[in-house]
Amino acid sequence: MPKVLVVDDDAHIRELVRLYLEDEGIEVVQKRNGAEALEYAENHSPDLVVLDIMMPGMDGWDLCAKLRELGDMPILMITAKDELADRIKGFKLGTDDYLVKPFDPTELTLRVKALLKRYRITCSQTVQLGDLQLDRKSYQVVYKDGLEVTLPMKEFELLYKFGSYPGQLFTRDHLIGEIWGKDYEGDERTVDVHIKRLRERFAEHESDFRIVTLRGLGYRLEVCRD
Amino acid sequence: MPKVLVVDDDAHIRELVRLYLEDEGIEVVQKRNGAEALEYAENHSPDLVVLDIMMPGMDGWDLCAKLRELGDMPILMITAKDELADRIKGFKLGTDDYLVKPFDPTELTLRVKALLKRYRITCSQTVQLGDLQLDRKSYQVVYKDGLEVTLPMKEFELLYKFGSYPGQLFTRDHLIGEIWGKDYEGDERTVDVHIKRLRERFAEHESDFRIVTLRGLGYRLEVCRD
DNA sequence: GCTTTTGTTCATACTGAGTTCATACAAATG
DNA sequence: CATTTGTATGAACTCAGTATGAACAAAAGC
Repeated sequence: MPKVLVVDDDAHIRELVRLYLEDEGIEVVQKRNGAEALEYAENHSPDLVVLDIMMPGMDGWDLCAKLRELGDMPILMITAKDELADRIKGFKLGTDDYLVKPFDPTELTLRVKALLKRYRITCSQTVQLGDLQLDRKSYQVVYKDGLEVTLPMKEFELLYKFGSYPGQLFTRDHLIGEIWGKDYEGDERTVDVHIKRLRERFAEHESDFRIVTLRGLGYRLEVCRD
Repeated sequence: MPKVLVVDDDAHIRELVRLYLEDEGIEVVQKRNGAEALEYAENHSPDLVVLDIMMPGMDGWDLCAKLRELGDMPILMITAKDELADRIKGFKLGTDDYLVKPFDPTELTLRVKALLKRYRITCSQTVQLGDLQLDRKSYQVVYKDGLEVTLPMKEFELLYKFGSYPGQLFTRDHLIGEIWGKDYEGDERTVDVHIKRLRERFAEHESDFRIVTLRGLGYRLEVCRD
């Protein structure tokens, strides 16, 4: 399920966008300003960002530039007026598409879907984890020396999750929700088994990270620095 | 060098586009109408098509639909007026982007470049796959020793797809959408059979690649390193 | 027409990822 | 230190997902 971050100071617009996108099975997260958006993007890596140029505080341009530093998620800009100069500036900053206010929500939906589709194909989602590289396109773990190992789905998803947010605590509940799906009706303890398998998988390789148990809370990935 | 097909009955516009795109190192081919454009596209597979909706004879909509049958090259439409209904219709037909007349050539250039980048255009219609070479025009596989084998369409398209993105995971759903067409209403499992046939076709030849199953996910082409 | 090639569906067997479970272990609590 | 609570682990089990052969359909050659 794709996750789209919508950044606008106008709650009405955010809601409008949410309504339409959720109809298409897209998860929508709303933020009011650049600072909040940036913080969210850092921790949750949305699949796409819809942002308004005119915002108090950090404006759309700054946010766009900062988001580009985080990764290459597609960005769709909403401009108040159809200024060509703005559009050119945006393209140079790495924006992928434009909409001019007032926009038709249907068109927004279509453009978002088109971008998401393209992004899936062209952008490799990869996470660096010490000497390892996790490639979501191939579900492979690539070692520093070039050795490639394909992990089972759940194991990969878990490691990818941990690797995306090193140091962050994940409750079993949260992991189940994100990886298994919110309507999973099995035993929460199955997470333990997969963690165990991940541990023994990388135990032999003297890896520079480990998954730590926080008793009563969950798990956390710890990167060992030398 | 990317190759862009520009379709418009107005020679001035074609020339304008040509001037700007060639400045960016893009090869431009001009056609005056839908019929000519279609014939060209069939034989030369441009990397991107810029087309005007308003044309005598076959209009932009028809051309767009027919181009889509040929392949999934990106299409940028030029509309005379900014009609939302048109844009929505276009998106449904598979258009990737829009420009409204009169447009700024600079913006056209930016959008064309963005689209090409998004599609990660590779201009050759052949794919090297270890010792094999896949020629999309003839649906032939050429072996290192010069032996040429013509594959059945589906098998070739599959192998070509895999060969174009080695290591990348493809879900059955995605393969069906790209090769069979988005409105295919058959059993998804038919992919399995074609994969199986591809496997047994190249099993005897000791090939340096293989199609790997990712349980619950799809398939992936793995190139064996020596 | 007929044969051959290509594509799809189906039934069956098979595999292994994912789950569950029982037990052993470790950490907190009083 | 005894008890409780939470976690680790090995192994068994289950079943969704896959491989495969063959039958069937449809198109392309002859």
